[in-house]
Amino acid sequence: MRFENATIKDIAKALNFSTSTVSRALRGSYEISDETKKIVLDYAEKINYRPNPVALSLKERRSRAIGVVVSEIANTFFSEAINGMESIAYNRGYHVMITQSHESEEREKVNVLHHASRSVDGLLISLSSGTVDTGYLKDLYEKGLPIVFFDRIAEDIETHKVTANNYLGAFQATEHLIYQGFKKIAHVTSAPYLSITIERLQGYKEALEKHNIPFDESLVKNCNHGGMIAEEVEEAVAELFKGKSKPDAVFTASDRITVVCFATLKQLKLKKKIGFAGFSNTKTGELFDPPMTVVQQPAFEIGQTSTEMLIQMIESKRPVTEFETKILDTRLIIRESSMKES
Amino acid sequence: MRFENATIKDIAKALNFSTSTVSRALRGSYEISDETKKIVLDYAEKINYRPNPVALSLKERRSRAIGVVVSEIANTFFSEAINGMESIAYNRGYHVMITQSHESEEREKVNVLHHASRSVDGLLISLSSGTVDTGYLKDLYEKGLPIVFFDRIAEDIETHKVTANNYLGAFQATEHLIYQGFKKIAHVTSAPYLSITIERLQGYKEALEKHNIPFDESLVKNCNHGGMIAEEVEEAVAELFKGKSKPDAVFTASDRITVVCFATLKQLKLKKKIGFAGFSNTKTGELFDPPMTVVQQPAFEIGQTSTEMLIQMIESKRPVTEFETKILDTRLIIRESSMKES
DNA sequence: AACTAACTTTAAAACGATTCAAAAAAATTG
DNA sequence: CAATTTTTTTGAATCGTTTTAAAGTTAGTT
Repeated sequence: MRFENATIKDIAKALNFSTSTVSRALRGSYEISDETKKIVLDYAEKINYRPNPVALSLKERRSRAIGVVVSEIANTFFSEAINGMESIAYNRGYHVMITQSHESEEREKVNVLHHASRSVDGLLISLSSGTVDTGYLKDLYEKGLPIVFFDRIAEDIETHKVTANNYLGAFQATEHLIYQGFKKIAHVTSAPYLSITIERLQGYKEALEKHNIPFDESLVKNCNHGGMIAEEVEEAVAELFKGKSKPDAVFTASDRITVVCFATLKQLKLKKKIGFAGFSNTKTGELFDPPMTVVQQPAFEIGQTSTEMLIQMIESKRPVTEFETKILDTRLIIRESSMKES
Repeated sequence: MRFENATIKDIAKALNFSTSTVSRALRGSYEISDETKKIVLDYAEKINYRPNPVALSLKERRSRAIGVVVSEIANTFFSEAINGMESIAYNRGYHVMITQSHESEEREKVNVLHHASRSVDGLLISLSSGTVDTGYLKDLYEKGLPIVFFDRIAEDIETHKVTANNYLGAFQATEHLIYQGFKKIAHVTSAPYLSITIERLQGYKEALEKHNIPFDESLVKNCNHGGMIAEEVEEAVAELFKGKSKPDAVFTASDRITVVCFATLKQLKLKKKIGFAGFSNTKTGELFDPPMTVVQQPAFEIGQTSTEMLIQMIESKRPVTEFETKILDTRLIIRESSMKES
């Protein structure tokens, strides 16, 4: 079963005009007499005519739709970012079509290609943690599809990019833990090649350095599936805490990892309190036991900014050649979990 | 800037065939000689030809895409449901396009119409809490657009529907609180006309009745924006707890309301412990202080089931006239928040 | 009245694919 | 070898819209 809508042809037939006249009348062309316009507009209104966007897409080779690819909409960071995107897009007359990569390169690729062939006018993407090869994105981009990266960006593609200040966020969180008196701070993070992983690790390292704490490789654990697989995180935590000299604090680097890590630590029921801080945009960290210290990313703003940049690219007459990387500040929200004595 | 792809015409021109031959060769029609097929296929492969889905949509009046409208993807229930939808849809060759209504009838309508005109083959929708008039949906449905309702359904549209057993879920949660020894159980819920609100209220009432606790109207509070506006929930809680004889437990009816209510109660810092249980699919309820008792909906399965039903409708040759309403069981997860003594 | 200018309207092509109906080419038959 | 059948290929229409270029009206000027 499929459903039918009135077309320009129907109007033309009913009113005994040509389709061109109707088309022009509908968009108020100066070439059409006011009288005719009125007749057409009234009739269109009456039968509730809506132009068929599929036909328009075909004709104009644009769809006024923006494709978004994120790893997981269940992640508060992404859902907030998407809200930011929508807030801009709708005002500019664009629709936002969301798909999920579930941290898999394969699914990311399928989604991107679908979006592209479906004539989205541009793409907003945060790479999946499984994505090693961004070649297909580069191809598409070079063929002329406007792309803006947000959050997890591709270093080797020259375009607009928007991220949180991952370096500084990590630095501040780590330093905060140091100020609290923690000495042996572990870092649980995502896949090592992701932009965010590298930047956050850097912030973590430099905070240690600043306070003369030697960097210890064995305190850094990578979870290559970004926390999608709980066991991976649990294992990382287990390894950290199996030995004699356990860490006294943990700093985690992404939403999912943060929550799973927090839960795992809780289950371990260690005698000594472990300091805890992590990247997360969860709204409920305050309700946790203990209330969780988080590095919050300006997700909504990241969504807004990247969308503005994308639309600007889409609507630019000539190919854009000057690119910007915007870095927005994170917010450290200090709660009990990171305090030395509770 | 826009990007170009190879078309059938390009192939035809390059190989000196007609477009019809190329088209048929590409889909392996029996009418085309093997030799020609090979030439065309090889060349198509070489230039990486992909048929333009927009053109196909126009021609075939179908898009192999399913439109989804939910109030908020940030809500764990919906993001899980969407994962369920994707799991089925992708296997059947459909793409899933997600949009949010943000609990507003206006935005819901815009999204639905956009989906419809964009030739989605069918629609999966959970009504926004702001939606009073479902007339436009009915129109679309009667024009032939396949629609399946999930979660928040429209009573007056006869089609497939999938929900959790809201009645039983509410009954069990309420009864559990009663068994724990709570006597004065408040109920904070969504807009009164929503299907889920009615069903959950019914479960709550009947549990009270079963245990001979008189129903007290003043213990039921509606938050018409479904928890989107925190103040609304805070006000409801304040009202409940302002008087002399305060409730000794609260049962909440939707994800957002549950979390905000939980937080508000915590802030109130009441001397006596308030029993708490609520509908929620959050993964982090266990981490809360106290760990939160929840009624969990089988979101993933709801997504799967509704998608199966929708695809069946879409692919059915003749108009479907027999409709089913599937009701899936909820799961009560008992944690400390609902226990009398902690 | 003839000519031009200005205004309206329309036929046809285009976007990228499929498909009906017909034509052309090749193979088979008596 | 002519007639017929089968195989292969193609032209043209179609989906719903916009737009170029052309044609048709009307009004204005001399």
